[in-house]
Amino acid sequence: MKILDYTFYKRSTVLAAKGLLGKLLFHKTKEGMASGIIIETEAYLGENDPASHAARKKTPRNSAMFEYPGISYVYFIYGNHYCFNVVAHNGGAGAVLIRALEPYEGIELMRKRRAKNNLKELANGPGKLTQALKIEREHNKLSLIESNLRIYDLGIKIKEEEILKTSRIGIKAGKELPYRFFLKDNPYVSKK
DNA sequence: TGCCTGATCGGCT
DNA sequence: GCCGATCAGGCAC
Repeated sequence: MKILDYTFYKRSTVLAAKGLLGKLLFHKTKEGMASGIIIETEAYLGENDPASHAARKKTPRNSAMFEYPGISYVYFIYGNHYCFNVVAHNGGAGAVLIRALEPYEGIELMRKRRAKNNLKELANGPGKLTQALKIEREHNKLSLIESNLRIYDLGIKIKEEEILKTSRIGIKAGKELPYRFFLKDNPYVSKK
């Protein structure tokens, strides 16, 4: 089991979004560790993607998307929730939104944080998985290679035909772009 | 300085 | 299926 290195993130955002399926998102805190297998992602590109925070100018909020690949981009949304993204691009800007996890380790801790018992309800949505893994504002712009927030390669091989693609969820502009990717028949996807 | 809106969730009908 | 919670960033004035 090895940590993904910079070369994984320094390539097209769409390829990284597909490549992250089957990888393990891991977070260690004082409470303990928790992790889950990434089973649903969305790609958000730079200036030519109207749905992306990076479609406009660099600001304090979206600045992570313009920085070097392999760091986190965490933002607060709807007054209630955090969303976790992985910065991945080949120059310019871009990030991959992690939309759902299959719980792997630290399941009791996730149950406690989520106040839910059902395994399927622990991390089957972008706001849910940040709550389950305790990813918050302070975890913005962390190195996913050198911090306690990491992504591992478990050696799971995903075949092209196991990846389904649709338009992205919850956006207004850019609905025609097929940048949402998830694993076929996986019971932990956020929406059908 | 003020207003508007969002890459969501969960509870209620 | 619909709607309210809740707040900070971004932009208009």
